[in-house]
Amino acid sequence: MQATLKKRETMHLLCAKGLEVFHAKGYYNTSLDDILTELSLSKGAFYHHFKSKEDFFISIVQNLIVQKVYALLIEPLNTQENPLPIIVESLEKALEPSKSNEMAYGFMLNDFLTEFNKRNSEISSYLRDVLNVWEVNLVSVLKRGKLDGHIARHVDCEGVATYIIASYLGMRSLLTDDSNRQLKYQYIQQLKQYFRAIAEPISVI
Amino acid sequence: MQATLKKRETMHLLCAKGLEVFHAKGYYNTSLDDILTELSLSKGAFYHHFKSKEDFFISIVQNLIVQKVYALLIEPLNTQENPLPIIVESLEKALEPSKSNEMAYGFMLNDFLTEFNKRNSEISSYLRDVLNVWEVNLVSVLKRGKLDGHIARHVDCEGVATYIIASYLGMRSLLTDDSNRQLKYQYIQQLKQYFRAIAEPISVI
DNA sequence: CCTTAAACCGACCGGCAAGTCGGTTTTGTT
DNA sequence: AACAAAACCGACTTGCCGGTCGGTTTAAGG
Repeated sequence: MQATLKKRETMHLLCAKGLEVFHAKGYYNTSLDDILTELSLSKGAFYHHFKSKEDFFISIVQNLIVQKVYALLIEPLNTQENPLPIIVESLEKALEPSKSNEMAYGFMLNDFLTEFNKRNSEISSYLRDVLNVWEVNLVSVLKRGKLDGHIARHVDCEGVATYIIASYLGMRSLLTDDSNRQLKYQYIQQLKQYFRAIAEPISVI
Repeated sequence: MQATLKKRETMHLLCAKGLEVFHAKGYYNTSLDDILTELSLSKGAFYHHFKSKEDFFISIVQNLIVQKVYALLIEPLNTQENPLPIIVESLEKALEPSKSNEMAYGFMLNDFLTEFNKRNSEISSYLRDVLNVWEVNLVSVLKRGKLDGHIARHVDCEGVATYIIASYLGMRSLLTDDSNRQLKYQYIQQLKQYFRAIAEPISVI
């Protein structure tokens, strides 16, 4: 049983460092050795645990990235309050740069999505799955908001969810790694503006 | 003088086909031979006209991509009407799939931007320049809209421009090549919704 | 200890793609 | 026609990187 623990430990080390480096430099621009030398591990160790670079990345998506999306973007939605401010808050937090000693991932779905879009349809579809989960959760929380009278009845919740996701992904491509406070501020302000248009009190045609 | 013409012609052939293939498969996933064999040209021809693959792509950005951004996203803004519907219309058109026999580029800034963001800062900055031009034009047309009474006075035009660009770039990552009518429709609808919030008549706090 | 299997090592292979370069063809000029 | 210069050819070099594989180390159980 200790053997299993060792295996898990090494695999987790590899995945964590892998995500870090892939995110920093891009998947195709990162060689396995880039990751392995940082961990003082060898090709042999790697291929003992993963059957290919692709398989490795899929592990990362399904373990680490899914987790992060849940933690940053989905679980915060689980309250009974007005959904709109909650969504704003979750996005604001997701755009935050590294907090204290934690990993500085921020969020990376858009980078990976674009990188794989025309290169590797299998990985692409795994990433899309993650987005879909987010979308489904957004839609359901918006619909609840409608029932609770926080959101106008005429609103198309699926459309709103799509628009939120699109603007968020787009922001991620505009932001370079040097956290640009100005851009973030503008984005959050306009998101609020947009939300005013779909909130209950305003019922223009 | 004919020599110059021949040179221009070949360079233009290369750039046009280059943009087509780079856009379809991604810059790093396209080898020069992919482009050259389609044109029945050789490495020699290529390196006679361009000093590197990178130099080649910068030419493409500065000639073709800039042109397209102007044609699709900037020139349509040059009217004296209410800017908001004009902007909607330009974005709608820019998301259109290939029209008749014309190149099916649609628009590709986001793909390239993300691809180069962490790989090649020089090309990145050229692409950002293009975005900036778009942004500047959006801002100025929005400000005019404010003066003309189409847009509420309290609106932050720079923020609106950023938000428009972000949501547009994000949409481009959500859309796969098979044109997804549903997504496009949702996007345009929500953009209109957002614009209602910044239009003059509605002056909530 | 001894055995055995999992974990790990690292030299090597094979394929790909950017860039080079000596040579050939095309084109324009006199 | 003769010549030069521009345009073009394509085999070759070079370096990178994913993946392989035979061998070595580590560690748990008997």
